[in-house]
Amino acid sequence: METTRDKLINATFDEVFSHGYQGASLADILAKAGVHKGSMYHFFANKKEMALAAIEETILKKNADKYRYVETYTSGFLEEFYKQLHDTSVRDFKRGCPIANIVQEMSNIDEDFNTLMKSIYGAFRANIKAILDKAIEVKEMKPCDTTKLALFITSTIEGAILAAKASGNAQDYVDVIEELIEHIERKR
Amino acid sequence: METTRDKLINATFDEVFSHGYQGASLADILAKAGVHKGSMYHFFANKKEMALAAIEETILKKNADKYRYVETYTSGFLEEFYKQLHDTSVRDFKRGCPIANIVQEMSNIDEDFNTLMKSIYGAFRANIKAILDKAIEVKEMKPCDTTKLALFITSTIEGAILAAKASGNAQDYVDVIEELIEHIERKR
DNA sequence: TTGAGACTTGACTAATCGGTCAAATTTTGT
DNA sequence: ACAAAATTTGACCGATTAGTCAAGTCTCAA
Repeated sequence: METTRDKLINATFDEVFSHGYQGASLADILAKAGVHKGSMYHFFANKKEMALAAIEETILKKNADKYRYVETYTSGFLEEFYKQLHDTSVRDFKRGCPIANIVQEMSNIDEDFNTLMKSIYGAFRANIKAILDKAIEVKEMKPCDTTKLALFITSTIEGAILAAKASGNAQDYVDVIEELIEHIERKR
Repeated sequence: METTRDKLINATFDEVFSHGYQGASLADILAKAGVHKGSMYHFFANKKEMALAAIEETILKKNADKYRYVETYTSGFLEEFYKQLHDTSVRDFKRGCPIANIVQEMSNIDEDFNTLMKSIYGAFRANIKAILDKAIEVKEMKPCDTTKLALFITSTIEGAILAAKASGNAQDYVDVIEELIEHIERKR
């Protein structure tokens, strides 16, 4: 059952993803959630706290399963990772990447957003690094500076999503990913 | 002499760069510019037209000289490009990249912003492609798909700036650029 | 010198913003 | 059954938003 709080979290994330935090209207969120204002203030102290909760909880939930295979697999780490990268069905090139969007909009404006996004982006990098470390461990890849390579990969992915958003052409994302994989493959 | 219009353009760009378009307050822009509201509406139809003008004019002006060497040089194109990439003094890692910021915030919200940013981001890619084509022409590089490589480079640069903004660590940008140059070097 | 157009001033408007709160209702534990 | 707690309702608030406009000043050409 979707609780009132759930409705608010979902509507807030969607509204913030679409219009940014500053562009997100509380009235629109409430209308979308079908929740009254006073009810919302029962669950959250203010708009900002609700948005921070929506971002953190939604992204954590999304990533919970996404990288599970790193712990369960015993081989084929890179193949699975490449498959993930190529899967455009999980991407929304119109709105872009939720993480990147909020970093861009809020990191230099608000300390609480900055702290949260630093943690989320850091987790993204850590997840990629874990894949690379596993690949090296099972000799699918030569040892290298995985921290740096993970940084490079995350940067390029975010840039690829941005390029597709800017051009309105999903193929741009695919092209960048191809070149990125080529780059990783040279390290095997 | 800085005209009233200049003051408005500069203040608007700075305010939009700092707080985004939606977060930019007209009152703050006017205060920063030292211009009264009615005066502003003499030069611009509304906030949006002023912001679009500020973005286009400021970025065009910035890029006017930046890639001039591509037409004047006869060799050393890649070296000059690498030098540019390494120059962190032109970067503002707190606020990020103005182009990326506005693409992220506005491309999926407003058609006019979308059109403008598509053009600006496209010009960025074209500039990088021109460098690569020149490098190939004078045999500093093996022939390759420069459209695709330019897309990859611009994506990675934007991603690098974002990474530095997210972490608050300029070194992240440097690390990504190093790896990017390594990638380009393999194509020589 | 004078009139016309460019530019400036700042008070004003309507709409929307996030936020408050007391009262009503529903849910829960005993 | 009853009381206490959790939740919901929706009217209301002051502040801020972008935008309007009539009156005033300045510049410059005839």
